[in-house]
Amino acid sequence: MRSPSPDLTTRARIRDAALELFGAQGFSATTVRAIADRADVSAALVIHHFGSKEELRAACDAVIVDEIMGRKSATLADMGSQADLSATMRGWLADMDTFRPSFDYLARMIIDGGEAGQALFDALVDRTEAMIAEGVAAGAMNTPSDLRTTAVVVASYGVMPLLLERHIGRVMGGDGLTLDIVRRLTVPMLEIYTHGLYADDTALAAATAALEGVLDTSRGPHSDKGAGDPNQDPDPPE
Amino acid sequence: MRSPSPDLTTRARIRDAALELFGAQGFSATTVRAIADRADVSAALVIHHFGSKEELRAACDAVIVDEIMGRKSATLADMGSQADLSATMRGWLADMDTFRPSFDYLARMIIDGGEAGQALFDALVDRTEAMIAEGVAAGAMNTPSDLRTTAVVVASYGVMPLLLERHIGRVMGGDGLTLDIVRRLTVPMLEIYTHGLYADDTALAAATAALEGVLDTSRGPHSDKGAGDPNQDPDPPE
DNA sequence: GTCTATATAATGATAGAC
DNA sequence: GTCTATCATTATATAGAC
Repeated sequence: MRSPSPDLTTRARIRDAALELFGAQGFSATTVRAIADRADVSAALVIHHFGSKEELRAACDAVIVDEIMGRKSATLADMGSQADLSATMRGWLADMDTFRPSFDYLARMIIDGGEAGQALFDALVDRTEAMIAEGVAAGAMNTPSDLRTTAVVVASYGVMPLLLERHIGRVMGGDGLTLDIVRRLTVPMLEIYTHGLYADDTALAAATAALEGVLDTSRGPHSDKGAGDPNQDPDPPE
Repeated sequence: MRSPSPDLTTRARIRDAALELFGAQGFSATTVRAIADRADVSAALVIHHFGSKEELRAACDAVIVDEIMGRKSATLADMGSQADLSATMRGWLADMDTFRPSFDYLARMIIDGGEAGQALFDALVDRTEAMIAEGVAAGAMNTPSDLRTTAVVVASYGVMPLLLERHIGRVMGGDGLTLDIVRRLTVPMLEIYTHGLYADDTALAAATAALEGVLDTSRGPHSDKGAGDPNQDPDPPE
């Protein structure tokens, strides 16, 4: 992970200032001057080092991707090659004061849907799929009816605390995601992943029956539009 | 819901153009001139009608809040007073071509964390909590160890398709969220909510044991920082 | 490498005619 | 209500001194 030490090169200081502001306010809302101010340099120097605001963003993207892909994971006892997003996030959460900028920036990368964010999400889904397949093979997980789609759902649920950090923190009476709040989230999440929420399978059975034959895996034209029960809610428990 | 008919007042046309662009590009990245172009009016007229770009955003916020709170739900057979976010989203999903702007704008409202977005999320959690409580009372749902936190998790999971629309669509081979993709998501999501993902409760038991006594419901100072097992992952299955 | 000064373009907003 | 023309400000980026 990125070193929190203060003796950075000017270039790195500018990059970190940009990462903070981009993460906190977004790319468009952040001016080169604001970045320069935060890094205690002139606006011209920012451009001098990175060429343009857009290239500065690319440099920030690269930092986050490096952290997640583990290429520079020095502090974490050099855990080596393929650290995943979950492991990185766990490390960040343990020291949110230091890593909230990375956290916020990553959230924006995923939301904004740029190329780097897409690649991260794709990798996350792939890794999740592999992990579920292993869990099933080891008998630790139930066999999903659709492995790939289940991986998409589980991966999406996994990044949820990242994207809704501030809402979750606020609703739970904290300031963003704190370690305490993450702990309080752990058991309820595991309860759902262990016992489910529904007491019986009426909802599941109804959905399975209603969608029987309706689903075309090859994504053909949905000429049967509207045939399904409109009460089949994609986010059922709300 | 907002009328898709073409005979809108100029003011409404400007507002809808703004909603589209704000949703697609974000507030800061959208210029008043771009909005004017899309609405086929002059930039001055945009300001004339709304006073400022910021007030125009507030008008867009109000439109979405109205749609979700059901104040103007005419098309949905005037289902009346308290339509919730889930019902609105279901209606939107059935006609994504028309309502993707609302969808995208709502996602940004929640992510940006402005006051309107906060109010929506808070209302969503409250409604989810009430719904789970009812489900438990009716015997249709398991009793969570922590109702409020479970409501936070379930509500967050519920908005996930909204926030990750494009990623989910892309990974599943579509263009954003289509009706077909929503259908394919339904059963895997219900499987998790019905049977869970884990085959046994080892993970849950371990987390419960590890966090025993560590959690302070009153959110006091966490002087026991670092005492918990760092492998207690908040997003476990990744 | 770092600065000041400045070029150039775009932005939100206004003035005033119609 | 709607426009054209324009203002004042701010934006990114450049030029050139040190």
